[in-house]
Amino acid sequence: MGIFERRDDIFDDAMVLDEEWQPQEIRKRKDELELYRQALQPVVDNRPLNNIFIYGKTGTGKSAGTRYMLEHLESDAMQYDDVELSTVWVGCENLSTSYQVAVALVNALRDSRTGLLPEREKMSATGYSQQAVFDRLYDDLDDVGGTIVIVFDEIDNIGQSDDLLYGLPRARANGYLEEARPMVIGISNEFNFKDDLSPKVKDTLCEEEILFPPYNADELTSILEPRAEKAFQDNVLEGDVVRLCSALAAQDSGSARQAIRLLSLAGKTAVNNRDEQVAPKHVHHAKKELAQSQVVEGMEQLTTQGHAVLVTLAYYSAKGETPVRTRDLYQQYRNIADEVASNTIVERRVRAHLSDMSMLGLVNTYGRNEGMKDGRYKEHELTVALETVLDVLGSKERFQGVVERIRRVAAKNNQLN
DNA sequence: ACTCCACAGGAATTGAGGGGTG
DNA sequence: CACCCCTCAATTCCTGTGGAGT
Repeated sequence: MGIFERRDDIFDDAMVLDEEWQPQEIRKRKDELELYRQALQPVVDNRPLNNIFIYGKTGTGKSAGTRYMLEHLESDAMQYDDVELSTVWVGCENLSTSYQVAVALVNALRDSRTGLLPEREKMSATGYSQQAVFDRLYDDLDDVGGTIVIVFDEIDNIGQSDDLLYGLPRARANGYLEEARPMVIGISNEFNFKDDLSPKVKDTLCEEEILFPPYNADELTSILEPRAEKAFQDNVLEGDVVRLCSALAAQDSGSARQAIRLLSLAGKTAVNNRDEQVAPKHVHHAKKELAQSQVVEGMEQLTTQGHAVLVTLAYYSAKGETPVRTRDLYQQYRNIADEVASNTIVERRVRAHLSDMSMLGLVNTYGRNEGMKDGRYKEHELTVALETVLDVLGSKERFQGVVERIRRVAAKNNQLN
């Protein structure tokens, strides 16, 4: 018997479950897309452009819908000689300021004109003054000329740093642009992002607003079904697997992305188990695994000091003294950080880390108040299994020692399972 | 109704670390 | 090389606050 053996594949075309895959048709978003079409109409009519603001939670079809509309817009606009149209897409997922977005936009414009790549020739993300970046951006836009539809995906990452959103729509009126007519489409996951913007930006960016609501279970099912059909061989999906994925995703987030991931991962799980059919148990397994991997990812992204705070909390958890008061946690943190990090941070900063981790869903925080006796304070505990935290942190060299000791403490107190 | 505990968390500032131009 | 730019964790300083005790 070899190590490898041929397996019958239950997948047919697994690509359709891939993150990258673009459906031909956007399902269940008829009304939203009609509004979108109306908002884009002025491009074809060569009339004054309105900026568009799209919002809705992740996986509600905002990006897919936008891609779809732009594709059609581009091909349909070709019919008219007097419509000169280009589109640029800027994903802002790792960009936290207007400055960075402007640089990314400059690079995206270059990419779209000269073809992809040369990392060397890209504008670097720091070093210039903001004005220098904007000047270059306006120059490049003018070089392209015509109507330029600029999409900022996940624009809410920039927070209140909205200089670009202020400047871009006004650039023409202010004489920075001669040839180009820019139009901005902002896509946001945050409903309240709008409120963070300064009022003058708000009413220019949000001339047209379209809301993409979460999908319900039925809608998810009808999105999933055609994909499931293509992705898997016939009769591989047991019973209501698709419905189950839809229901779980609808319950949680109403996100099509989540539903698709569930189905995809359930399929892979079945393959790994050498099962011939994808069953509900595979879906449930997939759900756990997805949740877990999100948590792990969140933990990985923390800084060293964040890890130090987390490991301190893990220590209390191992002792079974788990909702810990910030004050006590901080005392212990100082001992631990002294050992694993080159310095210790101030209490205020530890509170900030705890609050970040609470946002990430790694930590639960309860507010308590005992009046004149003990005042107002907070208590914290892990939301994640202690096991998981120790596994992730234990893989970092500098934490190995502490994690080992915490494991022993936990064993003594029976806190691991 | 008022007091007063013991923090929570906002705002402004700093400094190291990425990088730029000439 | 001298001098300037943006970013982000960390620090400093501070005002805000919910309810037990009076």
